[in-house]
Amino acid sequence: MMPRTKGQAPLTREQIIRAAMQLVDDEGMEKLSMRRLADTLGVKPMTLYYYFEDKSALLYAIIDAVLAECVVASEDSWDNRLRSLCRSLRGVARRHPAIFVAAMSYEQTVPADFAIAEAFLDALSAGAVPPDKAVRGYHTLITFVTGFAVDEIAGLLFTFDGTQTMLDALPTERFPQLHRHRQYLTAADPDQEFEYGLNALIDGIGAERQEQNS
Amino acid sequence: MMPRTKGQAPLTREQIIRAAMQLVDDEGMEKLSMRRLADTLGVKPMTLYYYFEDKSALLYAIIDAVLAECVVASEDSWDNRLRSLCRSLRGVARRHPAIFVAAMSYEQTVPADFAIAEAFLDALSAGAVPPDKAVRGYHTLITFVTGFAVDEIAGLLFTFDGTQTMLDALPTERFPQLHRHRQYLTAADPDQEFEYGLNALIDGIGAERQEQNS
DNA sequence: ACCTGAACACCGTTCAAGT
DNA sequence: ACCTGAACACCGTTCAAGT
Repeated sequence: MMPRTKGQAPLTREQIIRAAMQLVDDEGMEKLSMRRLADTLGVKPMTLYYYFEDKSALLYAIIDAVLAECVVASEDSWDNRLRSLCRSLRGVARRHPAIFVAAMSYEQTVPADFAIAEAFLDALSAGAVPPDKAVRGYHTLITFVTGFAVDEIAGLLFTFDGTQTMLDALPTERFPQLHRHRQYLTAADPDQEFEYGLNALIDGIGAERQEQNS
Repeated sequence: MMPRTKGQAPLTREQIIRAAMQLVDDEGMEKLSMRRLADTLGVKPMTLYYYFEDKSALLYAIIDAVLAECVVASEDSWDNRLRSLCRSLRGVARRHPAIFVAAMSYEQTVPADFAIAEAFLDALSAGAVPPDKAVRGYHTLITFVTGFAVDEIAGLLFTFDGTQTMLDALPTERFPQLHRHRQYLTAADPDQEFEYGLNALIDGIGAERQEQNS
């Protein structure tokens, strides 16, 4: 927007990434263009190419930055660490839904993906879960969290505003079950369901871990 | 590609949707443009606007068509119907990964989303699962399937080709757990894990349903 | 080291028009 | 009813250049 004044400190990759995150959070992924982004930074489009190879390199950096917001606690019991890790990841998805789904569709694995997997395995190891079961536990939990987050974003849990009117508008003959279940669908509290599911899965993992300390 | 010859039958929405699905499956979502799509149909770009309001209306139709590939069996036991429904949905995601993730990031709910939810609730009702537990069962299963499918596509399960070399390339000091678990990570069979998780969840639902027939 | 202008090959879409 | 050309406001990116 504002043109940069003369003796200003040079741009940094971090500034660009932050501005891009802001832009996508506010206006959606399809509004992210090199030209618009440059404009919000008070710079000409080509300047961005000094910091990033191309648009996909910028996207890579944005995705990594967002996933890196997932906080990895390490000062708690193994099961509480898993809980906070999962809640933190869901929080990331809620704060940056557009970037989160982009991360899920992104072909490459970003460094933060490894950091998250490492944190899961670390907590599971701290709980003396043997390696094969730890891998399965990681799969179970990451599937649950990303599925829940994605379904929330996509509206598949029918917990968004306006679900009631949307369900009421459906033809009863074609969707008798949705009609019959509509009060339970709209009554569902996503936070509560998340905690419920999370605890059930962690209990399951706890039940099958070896009880002896490693 | 080929220009349309004179007395040809007019285009249909279905033809356009099929061509668009093909294009996205082959070349990815970012290669879908009205101009390229028109070209593959031997028609000028503006012709498409006779059939679809704009690009997002076309995308809506593509997403609905893909999700509608999810087959809804109705001639089996309630639990087998749930199994086949979940497998079918995962199959859709594997056949059309780019469109599937687009569906998960699409703001609107498409008709096929309702059809799938209806099918889940119908099978659960057939199993005499009471309405509140049926809604929770639907949430649990849809979360599992979409999470699993998305994680497979995003590579978060580390079951894709080249995982071994990718893990070996990671610095051991920063990722000791990934290093320690690498053989179990790469040995995991996604089909088997999907079936395992699916059965566990359906067993759980079966255990809490009321045994009496409604 | 950091930033830019001009140019090229794209893109979605409006509007008025052709058959 | 079905399809189009011309035009407009965009877009990513290359390349050569400015300080």
